[in-house]
Amino acid sequence: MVPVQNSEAMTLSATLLAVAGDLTRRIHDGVVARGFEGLRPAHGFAFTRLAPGGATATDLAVHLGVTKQAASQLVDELVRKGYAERRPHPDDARARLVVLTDRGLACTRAAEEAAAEAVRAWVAVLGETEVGVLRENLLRIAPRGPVRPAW
Amino acid sequence: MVPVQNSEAMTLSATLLAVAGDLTRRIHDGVVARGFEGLRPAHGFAFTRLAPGGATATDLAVHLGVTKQAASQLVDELVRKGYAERRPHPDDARARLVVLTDRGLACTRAAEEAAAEAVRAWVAVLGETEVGVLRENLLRIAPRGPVRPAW
DNA sequence: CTAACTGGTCAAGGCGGTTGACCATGGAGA
DNA sequence: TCTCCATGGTCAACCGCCTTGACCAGTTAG
Repeated sequence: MVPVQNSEAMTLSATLLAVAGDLTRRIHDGVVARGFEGLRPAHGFAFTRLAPGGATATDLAVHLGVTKQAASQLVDELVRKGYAERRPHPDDARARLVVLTDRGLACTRAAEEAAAEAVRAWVAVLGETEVGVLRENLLRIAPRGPVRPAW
Repeated sequence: MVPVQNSEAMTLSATLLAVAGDLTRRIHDGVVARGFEGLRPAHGFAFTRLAPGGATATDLAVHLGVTKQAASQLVDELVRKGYAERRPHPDDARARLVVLTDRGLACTRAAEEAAAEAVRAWVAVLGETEVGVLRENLLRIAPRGPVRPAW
């Protein structure tokens, strides 16, 4: 295998992290601009787990890679701010199903719009084709499993 | 302009964040595996600012996007763990120049090696050419200015 | 010389995470 | 069926990292 120069690897790594950080900020700003306040990026990762049809606090804890206490606390916050609600779990009297409210769903749509906006900016620079290539290549090197905020 | 589907934008965004998170973890693990413990990803961002020839705590604070108190505290930690040291500033008696020790420099090299290792894994999947394309495209959409840990 | 500015520190507090202990329900085996 | 352990959730205490606010020492401009 042809060795990769360390400096090239660092350029690529630093650039990737810079783009990821910028994207995170753009999505966050876009969500705020659409009227959803008091949320942090970590909440976005929670939303992606809750969206399909709800999840338990423990599910969420595994998904986010934190303790169930921390996940439960995050759910408290989402409930308090009107983005989610707890319902009795249909199959397990111990568990509670956390589901997004209408406002929570609206917020996920806002995040999607903000992400689309950021991607359009990339399309303006690289063109539709290259962004498609970028997506495919990233998909091929992406890790399996849940997306966790990690740094 | 051809509209970007929201779902495609979300796929790309989520994948990019997943790859970035995975890269961060790989670099961190690689640094630990090379014998440098007690460091967090945030320290890596600090190292990139200190490496060229030192910086003041206030410089570091601007670079990281935190208060000078937080930056100073981070420097305390790096000093305590042997990665950096404070020297009197040659031009300003108020300021102190924070520079990396030999151990700190060795640690940055370890981070570079870990990053190169991660990139080699990508080369194994995509091939040298596509990784080069990836780097160039990311460079073109990367934000100007300092790399801050942002999420 | 003085006044404003700037680098750094000390002190107190907040927020989000952790560990540890505990309760209630669920599920599998004697 | 009864017992025992595993599991979902909560409460409480604590810790790490960051913030705000006040302050001191040195610098710089008028």
